[in-house]
Amino acid sequence: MTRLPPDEAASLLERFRRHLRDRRLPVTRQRLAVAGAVFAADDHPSVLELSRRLLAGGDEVGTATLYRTLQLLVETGLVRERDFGEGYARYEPAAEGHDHLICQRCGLVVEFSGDRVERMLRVTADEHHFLYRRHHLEVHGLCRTCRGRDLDTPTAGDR
Amino acid sequence: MTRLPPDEAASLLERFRRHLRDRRLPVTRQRLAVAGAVFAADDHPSVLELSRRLLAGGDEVGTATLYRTLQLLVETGLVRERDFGEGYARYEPAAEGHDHLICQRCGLVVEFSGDRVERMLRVTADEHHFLYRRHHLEVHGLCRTCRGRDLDTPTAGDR
DNA sequence: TTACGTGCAAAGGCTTTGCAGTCGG
DNA sequence: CCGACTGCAAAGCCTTTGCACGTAA
Repeated sequence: MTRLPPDEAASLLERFRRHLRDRRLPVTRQRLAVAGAVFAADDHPSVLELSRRLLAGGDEVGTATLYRTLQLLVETGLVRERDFGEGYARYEPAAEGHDHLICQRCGLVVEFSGDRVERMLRVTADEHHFLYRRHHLEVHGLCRTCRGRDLDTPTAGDR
Repeated sequence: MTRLPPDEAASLLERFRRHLRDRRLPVTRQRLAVAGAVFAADDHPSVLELSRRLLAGGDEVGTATLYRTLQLLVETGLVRERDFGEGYARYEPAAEGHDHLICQRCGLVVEFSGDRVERMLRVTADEHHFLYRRHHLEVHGLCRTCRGRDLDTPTAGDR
């Protein structure tokens, strides 16, 4: 996943502040820190990983607050929650439309643009008299390094 | 989701038996019961729900065994595990080839052939040096009857 | 000042694991 | 017979919740 350009990350942070102000919710150090950490990510950090990064950045945030803030961010639509079937959630800035290739063997996650897929799905939706809004897509397979090996060993990837 | 035709369910069960035999794994009452319960489903039952159905059908199966058997079935590729972000897993027969259009307002689910999407994804996977194995796709939008109405009411669709 | 946020610790809920007993092949 | 399976109960793990204290506005 590509890291958000600094200005875009800043803009998302600003939108978060506005959202809080509009609802008369306190703008706290923790909330800004959590939002900033997610917007700065170039991957899909888990809660634990976010906690580590915040700590490393000198912004310690309690676990409960971290969870509560992420929930808030997801509700505002600024952050997206992803589930790769690992038993815990991952988070990413809700910037763009991309989908994921997931290696069934080693768990590697690679992103690709969802544009082509989306164009096709708009047509498909229309054929079924649906108005396309959004889609969720995961492609499971074997990455470059794993595809060379024995192909029918049970995999851990699917969960 | 549509229930599997009886013959197809039977065929999946047979494939499961063969898989077990091939690996010299015991074919037990519990394993057949669990597999049968999943293949007979016309929805996406959770572990708890499967447990209930098995019990109702006179096939009590311990929780641990249920989890272990489902894992086995997923590894064989005969059953698919789904995560709707509810905090627990759901299961369905892996009778493939269908994706879903889901109405964000009324919940209507319409299946459509995943062939076109799959062809595209094979190419995409290849571009990223992945070997395509399978995909999971949901398209969220508004169905024919709902699309006429107010379009920006918050939806429950995402998690 | 006051409502809401925060952190800790405990509780929750789903899933996995250890182990003694059982059974399929 | 032996290796694998079962079931129970306990442990694990991620996430949520209760509560006393702190803080943005």
